[in-house]
Amino acid sequence: MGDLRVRFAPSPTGYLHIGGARTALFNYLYTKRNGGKFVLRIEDTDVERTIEDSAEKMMESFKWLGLNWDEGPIVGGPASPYQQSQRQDLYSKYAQTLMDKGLAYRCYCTPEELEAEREQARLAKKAPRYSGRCRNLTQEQTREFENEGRKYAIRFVTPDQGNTVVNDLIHGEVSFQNEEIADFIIMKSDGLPTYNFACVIDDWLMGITHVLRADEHLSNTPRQMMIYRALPAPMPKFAHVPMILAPDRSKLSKRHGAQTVEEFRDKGYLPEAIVNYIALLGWTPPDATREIMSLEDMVEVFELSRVSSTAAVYDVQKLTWMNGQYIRQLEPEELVQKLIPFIESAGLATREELAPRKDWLIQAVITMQERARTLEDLAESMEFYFRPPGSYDEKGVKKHFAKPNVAGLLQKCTEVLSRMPDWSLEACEHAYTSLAQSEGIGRGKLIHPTRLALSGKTFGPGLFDIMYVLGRDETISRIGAAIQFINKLL
RNA sequence: GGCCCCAUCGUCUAGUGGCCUAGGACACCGCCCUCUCACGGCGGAGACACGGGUUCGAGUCCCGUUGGGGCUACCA
Repeated sequence: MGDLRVRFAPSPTGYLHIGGARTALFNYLYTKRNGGKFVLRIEDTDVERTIEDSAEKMMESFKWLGLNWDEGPIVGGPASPYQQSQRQDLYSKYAQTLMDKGLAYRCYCTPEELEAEREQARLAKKAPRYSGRCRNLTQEQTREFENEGRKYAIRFVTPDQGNTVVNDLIHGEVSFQNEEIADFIIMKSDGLPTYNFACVIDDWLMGITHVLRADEHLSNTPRQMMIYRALPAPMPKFAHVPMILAPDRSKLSKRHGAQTVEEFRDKGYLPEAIVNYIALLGWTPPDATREIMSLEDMVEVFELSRVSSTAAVYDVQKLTWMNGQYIRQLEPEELVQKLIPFIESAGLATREELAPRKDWLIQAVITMQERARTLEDLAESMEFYFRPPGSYDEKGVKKHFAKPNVAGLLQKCTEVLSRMPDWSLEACEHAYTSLAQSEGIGRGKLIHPTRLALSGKTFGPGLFDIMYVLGRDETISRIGAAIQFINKLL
């Protein structure tokens, strides 16, 4: 093949979390930057842990993020199939090859026996490592185990001496003593391969030239290199990227709240923001001061030499800030399209109800756009555009309603507003400015109570924007309701 | 326990022996803009884990300690 080939190989045991997404992203960037092929492979050799639909959900997330694969499930490719559960015969075949060469052997130990052995080693304060007791079984012993009906796993014969040096593209040379590595299982007794074996066979057969994966696999790499040498198969280059940690510096897990791509999507984060943010977790662009970058921007300048070797803790606040940046960049019409599902799930209006009011919705969204952080928050904060406030902000009531004269002033406001020849933002503003003047008060004395009357809140878009979007009838009616509320107050 | 990786503001990071009285971003605080909030602008507080070396000179190189993470599985 000759060409650069890179892969991302998740195991379908859950949703795609941001750590996995980030590793996939680095793979993608590296491939596109260097003109190679990006292969997606599903590592589903653990029947117990594999979760139904997980692979499908992950692929959905990849597509949503814009990380499209050149070869893999759905799209196919010359190295099909791309799902390990469909490649069993391959693993058996090469395991047999290794056994024929005397580089692998059957191990009849039961999990219980192995556990007992480890336990003993722990008590004796020795390394809890497999002893190699089945390495040189006689034919007699083998027959005995078979007669007992024992199942066997296949172990790989690891070298007893020497060193294995990983030449990592990020960490440099990392050396491991071979004697530290015990004979490990490559085929489980259920006939399925283990990770360290399947991974090598597939990377080899799929012509993978560069293995970019999370740091946690650095210690597994010497094991895999031993298999490459035993087959023999050409060695790919390795690059171990730092892991992403939860805010408490522990490994990402479910109890840390939102962290899967799907969850972020459902909370109203944009794929562009997520991709941009996670890229910066461990990678710095050449111009480190320019942080807002599209996937295309990143492809142009991505280099492994600027990937750090330090684990990163993700910070939702910065992601959220970045999401706000992306929301602000959107054309209002596009934003509305993305927002509609969130307006629906906030129970404010249905898609059907919204359809004929598209122009109105755009106007409303424009007033809120620069305040938005996530689509979910944005939709929720637009509630007052859809229905009158159910209650008034408590502090606001004290500050703006519970003062002498407020009801009277609001009354005058409604009168002025209803007399205006036409309803526009400028006309509303002009009306308020002159009323304030003739009353000899600041505009704020009118504006703040009105905002509270219209939205129930003390913050939000400019008052005249709100009035314009609400329309004259609704505006006057809400002010009227507020006047009644104030009168009851006193 | 053994082996391996990692260590700059709260977080993400710049920094590859003198340009560092350590720069940027998020968050935080103050001021400005202003009808509020937000946006935006300006300013502030805030870090080289510790201890030894090497060197004229160390955040940058070496060693140790401490701390965090990973592997040591018939998980990946």
